[in-house]
Amino acid sequence: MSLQNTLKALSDPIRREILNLLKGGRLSAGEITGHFSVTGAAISRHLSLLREADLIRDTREGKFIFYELNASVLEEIMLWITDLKGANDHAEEE
Amino acid sequence: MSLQNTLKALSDPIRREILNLLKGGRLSAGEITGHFSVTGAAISRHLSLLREADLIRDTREGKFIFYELNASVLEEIMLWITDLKGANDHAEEE
DNA sequence: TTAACATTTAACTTAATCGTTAAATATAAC
DNA sequence: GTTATATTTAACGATTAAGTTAAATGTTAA
Repeated sequence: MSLQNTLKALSDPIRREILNLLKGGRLSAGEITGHFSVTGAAISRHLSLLREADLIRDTREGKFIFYELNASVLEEIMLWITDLKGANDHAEEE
Repeated sequence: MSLQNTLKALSDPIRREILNLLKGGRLSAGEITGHFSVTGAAISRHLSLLREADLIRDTREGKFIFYELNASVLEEIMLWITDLKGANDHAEEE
C-alpha cells in the first residue's frame, strides 16, 4: 500500500514541484501556495496527500504550519526500480 | 513531459505488475492478460500506456504481439529521486 | 472577546481514469 | 475465401482526482 501511495503522490506535477521547493528547506503552506497559480485550498489538499504518503512532515508554529521534505520513503521506489532495471540490464547485455 | 508520463504509468498497480511479469522475459498480450482478472481490452489499454511511456516495447510475431520490458527510462526517475534524497540526506546529517 | 490572519475542510463541478461490452483489425488455418 | 484466434479500438458508465468558492478551525493580537 505504501509504494502505491508514494507513486500516486508523485504522479502529479504540482506535488513534485512542492517537493522540489522543499529541497531548499522548510516552507509554510502560504509560502508554498505563493509559488503556484492555484488556490490555497488546492495546495492544502496536495500537501495532505503528500503527508499521507509520508513524503513531507508538518509542524505548526504559531499561526503557520511549516512543511519539510521527508525523502526517506523514496528508498522503496529506488529498490523497486533497481530490481526492475537489474532484470533489464541483464537482458541488454545479451 | 517524459517524467510525467513515466510516473503516471507507474502509478497503477496493474501496470506495475505487468512490468514485474516482464522481468521474467517477453510475453504475449494474451499471456499477460492471463495473469489478471480484468478483460483483455483493459490490459490492452494498460499496455498502450506503458508503451507510450516507453517502459515496454512490442513486436508482432504472427498473430501474437510480444511485449518486453524497457527499464532504461526509469533512469530519469532515479536521477530525480537521487537529487531529492540528496537534499534530504544532508538535512538529516545536521 | 473581537478582529485578523493562516490554513484546512466541505460542497460542488469538471475532467480524467479504469473497467465493461461490442465492433474493428490483423494474421493464420482450414 | 471463410472461419478462428489474438489483439486493439470505440462507446459508454462508474469512480476517482483536481480545481473552485465558501465555511470552519486554530492562533495571534488589538
